[in-house]
Amino acid sequence: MPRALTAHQVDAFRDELCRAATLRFAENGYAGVTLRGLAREVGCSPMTPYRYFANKDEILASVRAAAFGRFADASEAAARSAPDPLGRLRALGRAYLRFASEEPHAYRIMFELSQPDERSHPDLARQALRARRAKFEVVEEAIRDGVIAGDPIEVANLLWAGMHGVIVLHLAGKLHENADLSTLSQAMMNTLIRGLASGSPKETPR
Amino acid sequence: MPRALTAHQVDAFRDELCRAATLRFAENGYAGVTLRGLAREVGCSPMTPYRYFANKDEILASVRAAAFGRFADASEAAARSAPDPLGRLRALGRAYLRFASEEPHAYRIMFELSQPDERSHPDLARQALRARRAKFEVVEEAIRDGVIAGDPIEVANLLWAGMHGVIVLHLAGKLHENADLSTLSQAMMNTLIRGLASGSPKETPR
DNA sequence: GCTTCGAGTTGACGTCGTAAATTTACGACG
DNA sequence: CGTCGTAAATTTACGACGTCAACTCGAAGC
Repeated sequence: MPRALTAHQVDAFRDELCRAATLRFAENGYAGVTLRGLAREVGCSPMTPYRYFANKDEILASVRAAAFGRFADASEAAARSAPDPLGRLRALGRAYLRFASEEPHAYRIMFELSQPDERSHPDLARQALRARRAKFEVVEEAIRDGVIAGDPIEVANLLWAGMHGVIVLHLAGKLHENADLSTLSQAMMNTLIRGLASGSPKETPR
Repeated sequence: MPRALTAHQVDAFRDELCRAATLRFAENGYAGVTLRGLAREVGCSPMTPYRYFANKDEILASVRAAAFGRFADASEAAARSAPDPLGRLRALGRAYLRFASEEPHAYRIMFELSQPDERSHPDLARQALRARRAKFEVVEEAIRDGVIAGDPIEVANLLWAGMHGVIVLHLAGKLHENADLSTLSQAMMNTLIRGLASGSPKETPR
């Protein structure tokens, strides 16, 4: 038998390629990620990556999975960072904002609207689920604790969508008078929590 | 002098090409829009569009401008559709939802995170501004009327981001348990309005 | 030492956006 | 009516892309 790649070697190459891809993404945008360019950067021929990835989409899916992994790490850490449920909810919101500020390009590729077939990459789905679960558990706990009210899934979706909406409008440069992201995301958190404290999302106010 | 294209002929060709591009976008996604494909569809050579547009990006910018135009139309109509400020605010939210439901691909290309240089296309900026202004005026009026409180710009950003967040998470297929978009967007509107009715976004509840 | 076979490279194909060269066809004028 | 100038459109060509197929190479097993 000829020398066979160990699992560790395979992972090392995959990681190195993803690192390069993430970098190029940040610097040159989506179009700046080319297999020939990546290959030049890691010092191999343009076809070598095909031994480690099915195709370009799978490379990008891995990059996104890694980004979701870091995001999930930050979320889980935030969910452990405060003693009370409301504090944890707020910490999660701040973690969301911090991640989007520190890794805007990662955030971009994670939530780009036109994605090539999410479900086919199991690791991507797994990391995305981790982040989702962290959010859900903090919300569920806050509801059990009584600081907010409503169906846990619906409330988690609401809070998440609120923060996400602020961030993507900011990333797309579409906010009125380029409002400050930190101020606005705090206002979103305050407003949603206040709205969720005083009644169910189902009831129409007034 | 040889025959010169009238402004009307130019507009006709541009419109026809944008129509074809919008269609292909919906059917085949971003990658499905190619100049060769568009040319075949409108029955010209692949280079003819270059007499009417600087390049592919400008074609896509025109497509997006047209989409923003329809979106602004819907927003302005909604802003005139109810007798009271709160009703107009809610009508605007429903118009937002309806547009995203009826033209999901248009919504996608309007708010895709990685856009090629928004500011260089004046018509695109103009149509986007129209939609923004419609939202802002309705919010401002609701604040004057006293149904919600806060800085008009901040509140407009909040409401907009909330609705937008719900929609893009839905479009990206990232909502918990594929929750119903209509239900969730209504819950978002209710919660934000309730939160904005009972205090300024700046104050931290509790 | 020869064989075998996986890792990696090279070369090629069909596609893309688009620059440059070329062809086409219409209005003005002798 | 011919022919000429020029805007409009097409053809051709280039470099870059993703990736298939054929190849080279070098280490492990006999």
